[in-house]
Amino acid sequence: MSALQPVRGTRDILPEEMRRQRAVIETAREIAERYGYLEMATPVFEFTEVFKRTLGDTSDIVTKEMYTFSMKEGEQITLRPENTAGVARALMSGGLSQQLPLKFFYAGPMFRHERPQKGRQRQFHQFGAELLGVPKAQGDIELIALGAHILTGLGVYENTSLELNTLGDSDSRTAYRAALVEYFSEHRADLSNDSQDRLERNPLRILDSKNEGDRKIVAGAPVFGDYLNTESQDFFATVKEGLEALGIAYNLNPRLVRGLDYYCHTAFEFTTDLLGAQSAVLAGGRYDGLVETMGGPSTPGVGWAAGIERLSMLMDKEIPAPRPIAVIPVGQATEATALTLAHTLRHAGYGIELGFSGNVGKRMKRANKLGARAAVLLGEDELAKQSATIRDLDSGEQELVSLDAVVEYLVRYR
RNA sequence: GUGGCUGUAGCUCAGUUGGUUAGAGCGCCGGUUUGUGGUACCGGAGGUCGCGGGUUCAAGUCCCGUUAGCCACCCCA
Repeated sequence: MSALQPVRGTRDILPEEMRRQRAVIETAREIAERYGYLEMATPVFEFTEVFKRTLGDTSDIVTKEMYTFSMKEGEQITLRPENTAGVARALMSGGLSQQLPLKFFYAGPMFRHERPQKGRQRQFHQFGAELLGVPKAQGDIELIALGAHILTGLGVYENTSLELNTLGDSDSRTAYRAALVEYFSEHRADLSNDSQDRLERNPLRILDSKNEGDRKIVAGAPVFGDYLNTESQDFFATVKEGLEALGIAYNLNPRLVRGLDYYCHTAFEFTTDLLGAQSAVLAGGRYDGLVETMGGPSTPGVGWAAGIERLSMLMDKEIPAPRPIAVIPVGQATEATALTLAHTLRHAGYGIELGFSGNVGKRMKRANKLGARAAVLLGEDELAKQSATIRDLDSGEQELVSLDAVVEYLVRYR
């Protein structure tokens, strides 16, 4: 371990990658606002209890992935591993439940102490959307449509597929879970160690096991469809019809389950096969029980979160840096004029690069390396005529322009 | 947390059966061109061979540990 290297699972986001991530966020932000969602932010850390109660004491995230700290006062706080719990907490803290329905979106860093691999870091960033106070399937449809729209806006929709499932309401889920536990308990000895563990903690997860032996047993397991009550079936049917009406294709995937306890009804995941094992890029579902679990008023909710790094990796295009205009003084005598000219141009809205040192050749080189669109050369000859030489760095053509006219002349390079 | 692969200049990599001053391309800096960039030519800087032990007359090359990355499991965005 060296103090000079970043902590495992973290990395610096340098300008090139930053531009991509910013493009992801800004595209998502713009589209979310079209759907009436408003941006908000919750703190990066919360009382540990917030996550423990909502994610469930047995989830992997709570049992082994949280960054938890003890404060001097004896309080336990945790860096957020996801943002839905924080939004739900904010709903109660701020008395916002008087204003339902509410549509929020957020973007920011999340922290999970997992083993890093491609598309998975310990500090990563999510963009998410939450719809609170809407119990109807129309909410689920809108949210999935929003997710699909953002993926389209990023140009990655074609590289993803939408996996869809229902977890039913709590009655259906309880009945199904009981049936699963009974079935798997009979085959307990033949299950993998992981799945024996799942049997205790989250039996639905066994359905999603990649272990071959497990899969054979899963093949004979009870099917959720048989345990869905009429209400749950109708709800799911409405979601599917809505997606079809919007032309959003989906694959029914009965093995798609959620690791987080508060999900019910719709569960969905936009996945890709371009990121190795970390295939989910935007995933979520309905969580009608969440707010109540936290001790708030019964409040239905639907939401999803997307991995910003994963989306950035999927977008293969380079985002070019903005092209500045270089202001270059030629000789000591013109530096003062260059400084004020740069100042004026910046206030007029131009991106100006004013070198700090070097002769004309060096400054031109630097301007070129930065991708400058044009260079404004200020020498004593020009100064005598109250003018500047403006060189187009793409064509190589240059022209003498009066200092009063520079702001207007440069409009062509906007 | 488990298993496998990898770690040589800023980047991508080459380094024969362990053997004298560790190489290339790109990038960087300088020069040809001290009022004009991109191309070309010339020159230069830059390496505790991830880190720590060990074996050996001798280790970038072999062994052990450790750390980081990657891949899979797990989990998930």
